[in-house]
Amino acid sequence: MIDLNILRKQPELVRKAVQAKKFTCDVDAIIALDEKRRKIFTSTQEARSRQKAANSEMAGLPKGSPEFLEKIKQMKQLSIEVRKLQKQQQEVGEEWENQLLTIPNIPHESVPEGDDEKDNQVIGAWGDPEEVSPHAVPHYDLPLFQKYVDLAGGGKVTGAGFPFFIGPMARLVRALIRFFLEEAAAAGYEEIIPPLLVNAASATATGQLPDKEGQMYEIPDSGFYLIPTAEVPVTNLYRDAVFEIGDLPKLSVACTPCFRREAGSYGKEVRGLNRVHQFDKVELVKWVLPEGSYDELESLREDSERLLHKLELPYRRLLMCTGEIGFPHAKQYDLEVWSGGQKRWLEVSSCSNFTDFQARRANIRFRGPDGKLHFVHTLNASALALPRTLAAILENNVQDDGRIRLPDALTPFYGEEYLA
RNA sequence: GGAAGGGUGGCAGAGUGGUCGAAUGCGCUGGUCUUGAAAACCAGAGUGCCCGAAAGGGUACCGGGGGUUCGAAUCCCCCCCCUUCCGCCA
Repeated sequence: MIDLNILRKQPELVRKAVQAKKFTCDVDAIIALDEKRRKIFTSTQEARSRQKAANSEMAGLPKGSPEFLEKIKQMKQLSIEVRKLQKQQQEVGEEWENQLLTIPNIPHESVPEGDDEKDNQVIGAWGDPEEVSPHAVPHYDLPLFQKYVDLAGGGKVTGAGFPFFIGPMARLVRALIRFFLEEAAAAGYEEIIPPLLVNAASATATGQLPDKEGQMYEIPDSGFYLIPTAEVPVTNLYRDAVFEIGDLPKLSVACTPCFRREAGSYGKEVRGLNRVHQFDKVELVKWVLPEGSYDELESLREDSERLLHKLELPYRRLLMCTGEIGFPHAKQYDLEVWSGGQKRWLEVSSCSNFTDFQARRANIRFRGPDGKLHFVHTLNASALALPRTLAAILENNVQDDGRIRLPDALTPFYGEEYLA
């Protein structure tokens, strides 16, 4: 939710943000609606005030007395007027709220202007793509992959994009999850296992609704949505909560399956594990004081990058441009891992600061030193998405003899040096 | 899924149609007293929105939504949640 003060006093900032982010919403119409709403609220309040004053008078009159009956007669007209105004107030209020929900968050000044992915800036890299295995092939062409990841089986049981991981591959996924969770715990994140279905209020608070409705799977007749990321239930756990200053920053980690419709994808983009409809992801979520939120974003990103160091996966760091960052985002980094077999970069993490945008929608506040309530800032990062990380590990570690040697960091979790 | 009971301010807990934003107690904040603390006493204190430079004023909020009424925390309807019992179940 946009800060009303900004909308009212600096509408040009909002117009600019909408344009830069490639969203369509009529800011000026919303401002006009805001003024209309205030007028109606004021007249409703005024009428209610008169009604309440009369009620107090009537409380002092003997019931059934002529004055009392006369007063009732007088009050009937006012009562009708109050109802009419309240109805209007409700209608305009709902419309106002719906419209406000269509305004995206304002990008941070450090976010580059841009239309699409070509305008994202590569601002860092680690590792050397040239040094990955000379035997690397696309993961979907590896014999071990074909044997232990059953894409056709998923197609039969559910549909395309719902892979089975079998035997050593299932064990490797589990090893990765455990590795990610242990690393997060060591970095101070508290583990949470959340519900995988959320209601509309939760999806609205984090910004999936109404903007990205088509990207979530909906459960008919229940009003529930399958979560597209753990961010949704985890952030919403503290909906309507008030933190004490000492509780912040609060750090949580959750591993969940994520469900995404991803309509319109095709070709090599979706081959193998490149893009699937259900995948596991370990997600880091932070609730922080507003002042330090951009520093918190850097440390959050480092928490994700550390995993890639330990997995010995070359990656690059992207600063996403205004046209590419999401609806509720103020600033976003993507981490892309080098896929030695496909010779391309695969996004495995997205690290974002939502500033107070989600906190306003979700009403997540803290009591400041001034004793007043303020909105927290929320941030999150993938650490990490499993399928693409797995793909890169498989591709980049093919040995001379064709076997796949796992990174040392995984040995304690997988139990063996080589896959299978 | 069935039955019964319940959801009121930070907590506990009154309030069953009118001056109730709501008694009382605990907790909290400030003050008096005290060398200090405790106790006692006094005072204060919710959140959103609207008007206002501010002081302040107004309004809404008693789980959520609708209804009855001149007037609803209080009466009626629907929904949600909690507790207990029964059924079913990993």
